[in-house]
Amino acid sequence: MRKPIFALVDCNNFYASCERVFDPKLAGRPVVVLSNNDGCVVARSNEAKALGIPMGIPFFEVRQTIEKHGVLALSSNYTLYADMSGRVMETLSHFTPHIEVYSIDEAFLDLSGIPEDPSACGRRMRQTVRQWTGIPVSIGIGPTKTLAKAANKLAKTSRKADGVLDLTDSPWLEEALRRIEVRDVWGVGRQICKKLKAAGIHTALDLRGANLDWIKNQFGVQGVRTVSELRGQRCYELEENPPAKKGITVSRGFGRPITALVPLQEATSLYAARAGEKLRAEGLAAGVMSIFIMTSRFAEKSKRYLRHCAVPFDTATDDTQDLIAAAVSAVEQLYRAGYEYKKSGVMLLELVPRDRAQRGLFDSKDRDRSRRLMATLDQINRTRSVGIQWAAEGIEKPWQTRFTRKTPRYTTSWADLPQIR
DNA sequence: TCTGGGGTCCTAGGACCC
DNA sequence: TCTGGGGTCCTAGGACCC
Repeated sequence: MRKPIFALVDCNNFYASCERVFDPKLAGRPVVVLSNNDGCVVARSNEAKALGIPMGIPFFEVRQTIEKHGVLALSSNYTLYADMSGRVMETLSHFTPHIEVYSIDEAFLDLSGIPEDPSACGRRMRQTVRQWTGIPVSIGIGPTKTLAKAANKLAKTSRKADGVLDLTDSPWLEEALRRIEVRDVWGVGRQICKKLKAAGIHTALDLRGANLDWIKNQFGVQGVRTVSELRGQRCYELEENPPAKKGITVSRGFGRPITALVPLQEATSLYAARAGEKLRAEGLAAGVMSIFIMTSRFAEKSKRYLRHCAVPFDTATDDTQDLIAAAVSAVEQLYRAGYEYKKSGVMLLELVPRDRAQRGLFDSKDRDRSRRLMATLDQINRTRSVGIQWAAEGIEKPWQTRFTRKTPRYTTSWADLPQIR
């Protein structure tokens, strides 16, 4: 098999660029796009970046800067971004069928089957995407995905690269890696970065030269893969046919805290319907639905509250009515004490292919898993209902298994929890 | 007191990505 | 006052089976 040549095509400031396509007056002006409820900055034009507005910052923290410099702050429009993403991906597929859509604004391509020089091909892609969709992209090329990512990083910032950089067999590879901070390497996050820096590893080049045994010892196989990929040894392939999803979540924060049941039910109904759409689009059916309601993550401890409830389906379903009915009744069970709820959501779990579910083949393994999940939850509810003192982690555990990121570390003691009849 | 070994599955926690 | 949303993978250790 031919060695792949990976290209990473990444849309520049994607959401901000989408907005500009439809409102050319925004060109040259600093623009930021805000998250749900205009809570945080989730995209910035180059002009906004130059003003020092960080990614992900709460809007109220940069309001002054925004007003002072006349930054345009726009609410997000995900329907628009999804549509634009589709157009960009479609354009790229004219160059090669070997494409992995990696996120809403990124795709990996394998250029090895294209006779043209990869760099020249990259320039043509860049120009074509710009022409056909109005979206500016940067392209990094390399023998591994990690190196393509690294090349992309420099393609964005280097004037000389002008949006396209090929590091395959490049005499500049070392110099390029020297210029990339270790925290910008694909696979290096906050925690790993901290440890690397403590060990004197500051750049991608340092990381490439790190002792592999030490890396394995400190960071496990993922670390070894990252370093190997920096050395040009391929650990990740192009995934043209991504595996089926393992869970689907739809959740939103409310603009302001709510205390009534009806709006909670209205919101979760909508999420259930939306989750159903996603489910059908993936050709899946759900064996279990989990619903949660919670207070603000930032509330003081005594005012925090989080509960969730899992509902098993006899037969895995993708039917909107089933999903909504389950969500509405579950929320009612969860809604007990007069807390100020800030967020709710619906998760679909134990996903199986729709055709199998329709034939009633929700097999023993699926059933076993669902039963176990339910048993865990039952136990918690039993414990609560008889008023036995239970550890704070009791309620957290089933939650944490499903929400590993940004897990609310609620330390509510049992005494703080509302009574259950 | 001595008290196998290997395989699989699952959970909980910790990291990462966009 | 205001603080996004949605994913994946890896590992250690325990339960359980033969």
